[in-house]
Amino acid sequence: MIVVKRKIGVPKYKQIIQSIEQAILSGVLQKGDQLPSINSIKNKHKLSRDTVLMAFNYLKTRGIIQSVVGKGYYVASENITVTQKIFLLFDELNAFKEDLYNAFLKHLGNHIQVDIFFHHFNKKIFRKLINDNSGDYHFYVIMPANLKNTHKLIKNLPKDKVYILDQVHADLLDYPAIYQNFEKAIFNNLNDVKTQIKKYKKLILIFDKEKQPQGMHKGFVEFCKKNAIPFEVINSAISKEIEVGELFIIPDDKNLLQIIKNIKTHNLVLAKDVGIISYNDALLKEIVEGGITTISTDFNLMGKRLAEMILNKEAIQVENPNKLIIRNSF
Amino acid sequence: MIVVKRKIGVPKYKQIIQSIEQAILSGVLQKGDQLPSINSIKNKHKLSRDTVLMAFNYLKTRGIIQSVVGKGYYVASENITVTQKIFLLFDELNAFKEDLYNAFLKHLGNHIQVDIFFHHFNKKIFRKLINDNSGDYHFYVIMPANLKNTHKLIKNLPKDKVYILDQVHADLLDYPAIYQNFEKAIFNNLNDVKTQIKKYKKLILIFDKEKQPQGMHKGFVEFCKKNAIPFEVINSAISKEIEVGELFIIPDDKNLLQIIKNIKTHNLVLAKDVGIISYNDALLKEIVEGGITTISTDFNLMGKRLAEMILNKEAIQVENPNKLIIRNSF
DNA sequence: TCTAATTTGTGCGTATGTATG
DNA sequence: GCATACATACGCACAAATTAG
Repeated sequence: MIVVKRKIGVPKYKQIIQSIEQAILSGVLQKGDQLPSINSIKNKHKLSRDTVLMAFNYLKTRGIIQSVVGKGYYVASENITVTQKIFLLFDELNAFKEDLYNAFLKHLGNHIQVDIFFHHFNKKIFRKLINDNSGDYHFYVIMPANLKNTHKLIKNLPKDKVYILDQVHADLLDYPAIYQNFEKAIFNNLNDVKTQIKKYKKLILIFDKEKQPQGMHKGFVEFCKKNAIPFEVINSAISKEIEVGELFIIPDDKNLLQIIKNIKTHNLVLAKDVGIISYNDALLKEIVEGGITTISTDFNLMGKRLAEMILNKEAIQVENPNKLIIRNSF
Repeated sequence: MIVVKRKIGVPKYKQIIQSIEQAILSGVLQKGDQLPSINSIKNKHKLSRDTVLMAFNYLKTRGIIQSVVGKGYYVASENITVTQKIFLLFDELNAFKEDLYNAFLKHLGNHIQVDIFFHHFNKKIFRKLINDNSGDYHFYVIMPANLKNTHKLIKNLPKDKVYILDQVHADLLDYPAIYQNFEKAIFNNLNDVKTQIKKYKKLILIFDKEKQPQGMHKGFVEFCKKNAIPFEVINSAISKEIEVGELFIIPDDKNLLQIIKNIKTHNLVLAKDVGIISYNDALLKEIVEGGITTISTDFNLMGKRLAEMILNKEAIQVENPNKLIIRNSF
């Protein structure tokens, strides 16, 4: 089945790969079939064990075969058109991942397969997903979100194949990454409109420390202190009694809805009595209440740049820009 | 009772463990029952004595079975938490999958792992995902969306482990399912408010036949014809010139945004000059333009019922209710 | 329970040819 | 001509899992 010739130009390990691909295409090998063992191939064709292993590892990362220690290698997929596989670990499924994911897929091209996973801010799940899928992918794109000390969980992955997404903690500075600078984003964007902000008596950040990034909190406090503006940080909108003169910074859309409904029931006027700046732009924010002012990164661009970084093997840390989309909510 | 196959990747001793766990889960084996002797299993399945012993020792250390010297092995506990894996195949990633997915996860409990895949309305990807993951999961939840003739692609999956989600085509009537009846939903919900609808001159459905379900189109046409209301079906809002007296049915939120912006630039008044009924409720629709009237299924309920069906092994087809959420947009 | 055989997984060292600057 | 990096190929040793007798 496997043919390895003393052929100039074609490396032996590639000949093994081609032989196996051919066998799958022709139906000689089908899904579930066991491949000859590494040792048997090495002996039969007088090759080094490493040469055979190189071929098998390549087919494994493409998802065409899989291995079981103590048993052998098995055909896992008959689709040999997928040339690369990417492991994509998100925190949770939510609306603005859509743009990011779609842009990422679009710019990767169709011969690359992306498998999505979610860690739900749970370190055990994070660890399990990394361990279970280690070695099975060409690239690992990881969104650590708020999880700290993830370095020791991913340090066994090949370093040049790992990309960090959205948040880069101190222990992850060695990895290529595309991230948001939340601290800078909130500080600078608020700073750009500080004259308008100063007409409010108090700034309130609605901050869930389980889900929102630390930098957001830091940048907010920094801005308020530097400009001597009274501020408060609360963790939910639910029990909040709104008062005239408050400006809300709202990262989460459920809280945004809550606050807007509160404003209406108290017969307050948005952008006059109370202000709102929201986080992460979404389709309908453009028209909600005449337009919600939003600080947001460009998730489309983020997906596109991530794809480019992987395709061009750029091992750099890139900051994805945040901008303030000024509408009428403050 | 015990099944040992030439199965890819699964060691024989683990197959024995799985067989016994399954027998206990299904009630074939109950507490106090005696297991077949090691020798009888070894003879029947032509295994080494140690292979069987390894499986029994594993179950013994977990406290599921206990041994009595000179007599045999007995079931000691029916409390086994098998970590089950579910294959969840969606069409694409979008906002309202969030509720569905989160409710599904929540009601399944912690010991069940759900892996998400997307077929992007592409039959080749659909086929590949099914083939590659066949045999690797305890349950398969499949959202065929608009893809036709998917039966022949999934017929090799074990029938009692497949659940159909959201749309059930004619060839899938044998499978347990939780689905929306789009035809009925649109017809009945429009019918309930037909007196209000009749103040409009014309109904327009913005319908992308690649993504939206056929039944939606059918129910819409049916309603218009039955009530002798002029209607039109267009595939996008982009080149639409809005006229006074039109009522739009809009399944896609990008088109919704487009239409609302158009209404504003033409200085028309929503719910007076032009009406809107949208599809699939989302967080901010409650407050957009004073509230967008929406026909929507309850995705939370859908996820919850799906989890229940799987946990309770209910092999039924359930219609997930649609309702009209009347707000102020028509 | 012990021993043995087979298989994959991993790390280290070495050698050769080729491309690059 | 020389230094360097990289891909390819070989050999050896040991660990861990699987299975058999």
